[in-house]
Amino acid sequence: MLTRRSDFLAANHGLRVARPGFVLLVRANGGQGKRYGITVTKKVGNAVVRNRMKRRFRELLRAALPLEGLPDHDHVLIGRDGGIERDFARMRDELGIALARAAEGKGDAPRGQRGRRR
RNA sequence: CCAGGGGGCCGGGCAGCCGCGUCGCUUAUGCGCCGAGGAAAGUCCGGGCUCCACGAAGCAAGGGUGGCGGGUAACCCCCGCCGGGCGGGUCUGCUUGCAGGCGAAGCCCAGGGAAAGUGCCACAGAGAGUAUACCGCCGAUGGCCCCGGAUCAGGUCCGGGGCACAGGCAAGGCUGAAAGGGUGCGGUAAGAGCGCACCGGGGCGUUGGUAACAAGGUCCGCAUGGCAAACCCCACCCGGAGCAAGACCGAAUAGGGGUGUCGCGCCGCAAGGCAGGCCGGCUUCGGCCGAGGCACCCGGGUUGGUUGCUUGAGCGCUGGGGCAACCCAGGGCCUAGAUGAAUGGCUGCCCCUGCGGCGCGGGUCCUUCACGGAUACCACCCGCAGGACAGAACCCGGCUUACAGGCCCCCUGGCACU
Repeated sequence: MLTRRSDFLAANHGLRVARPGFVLLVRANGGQGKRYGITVTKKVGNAVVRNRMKRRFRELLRAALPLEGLPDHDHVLIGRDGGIERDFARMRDELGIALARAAEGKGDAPRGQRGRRR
C-alpha cells in the first residue's frame, strides 16, 4: 500500500494505460516488490462515491496483482466516471489487459509532456 | 363499512467461498471474537471534553431568546395548557344568498410592547391615518326665480312649485391586503352610535385558576388600522477557539525563557518616584513592565510516531411516580474505532415488485346431450429485470433535509348490525 505523496507523484512519470472506469499507472520502484495505490479525486463524486470506488479498486488489485502484476513495480489506479456502475467482472478483464499492455511497455506517454511538446 | 385526521416501527433474511480492519491467542503460519445509520448527511442550535484568555466593579457595544407552566446537563428542543387563524358541521338574522355566533378529531402561528418615539403602507383608488368628497344623496335653514292669496302701492306676510347658489351628509357606488366597529330597526331634508336591540370593543372591580387566561357583573356609544423577520423599547441569557483541541517521544539550525554581570529617558548615593507602555472597547481603583550587551542553564516550530479514542447525560428488562415530556429504584449487558482512512466481491435459496412464457387447476363467456373452444381474470410453475436514501472519523441531546417498499396502532364524525 502506497501512502506517501512523493510515491504518487513519482508514479505519474511511469507508464499510463487508460480504460473506462480507471487509469492505470505503472512505474519500477527499484526492488521494493509489488506495491499499489489508489487515487480518487473529488471530481468523481462525494465521499460515499469515492470510498466505494476505492473499495472496488482494492478488490480488483487484490485479485490481479499476485498473478498479473509487474514485479518490483508500483501500481496506481486513478478513478474515473463509471468506476462504480461498470460490471465488476468486466473491469477485472480490463485491468488484466491494461497490466498486459504495461508489461509490454505499451503505455501512453507520461503526463506532463503531453500537450506541451510544441 | 364509509369519510376525515394523527402517530410509531422496519428498511431485506439465511448460507457458502475469497478478502479487509481492530483486538485476543498462537507463533514465522494460522485460529477466534467483533465490525456503519435512521438519517452515519446538512453542520443549523444546545452541551460534555480540551486548550487559550480572564484583577474587581460599573457602563457601552454585539449576538440570542420571547404566551404560561413543566421536562432536561442545556437548548432556537420536547410535553401539557392558554390565546388567535383554519376546520366536518350547527345555530341565528334578514334584503334568500349573504352576514354573524358557536365549533369534533386535527392542522398552522419568530404568539412581549404599535395610547414611548421615529419610519413605512407599492399599484389601484375620491380618500391610506391630523381620513377623504370623485360619482352620489339632500337642500329642512338661508338665497334666487315663478304662481296664488292678504294689503292702495313700493314693500311685507302666508301657501305652493322650481333652481342647485350658500350649505348639510357620508348611507350607497368604485379601488384595495386593509376604507376609522358589524347587522337590523327607529330616526332624519338627507344622514350619522343620533337613539335602541344583538354581536364586537374599552375601563373598573368580583369570582375561579400556580399562571397564561376564562366567566359573569357594572360603566362607557366607542376615543387610539396594519407592519417590530423596519429602527426601536422592555425582560432574561451569552468569553474565544476547536480532537488539525490538547498531551507525550526523539537528532541538527534560527528565534524563545530563567539566572548572574555590565549597563540603562529624568530625579536620586541607594531604596524608590516620575514620564512612557501593557492589563478585551471606555472610566475609576488596582497590578505588571520599564533599553540593551555578554556568560551559563533550560526548553524545542515543522515532519513522523504514540496518545486523546471510546464505559457513555449508554442500551434493553422488571417495578414504581407522572395526563405527558420525563424521572426514580433494582438486577443485567458491553455494542466499530479506521487515519491514502477497514465493514467489500462472487454465488445459491427464500422474500417483495414489474414484464414475458407455457401447461395444469379455478372463474367467466361461446357452443353443445356431450366432446370441444375462447380468455386483456385469479393462484401455481419457469425465465428475465429491479429492490431506496445513503458510509462512522472526539462523544452526546435536538432540529432540518433525503428515502424503493412494507408493517402496526390510535382519534373524531356518520351508517348498519348485535
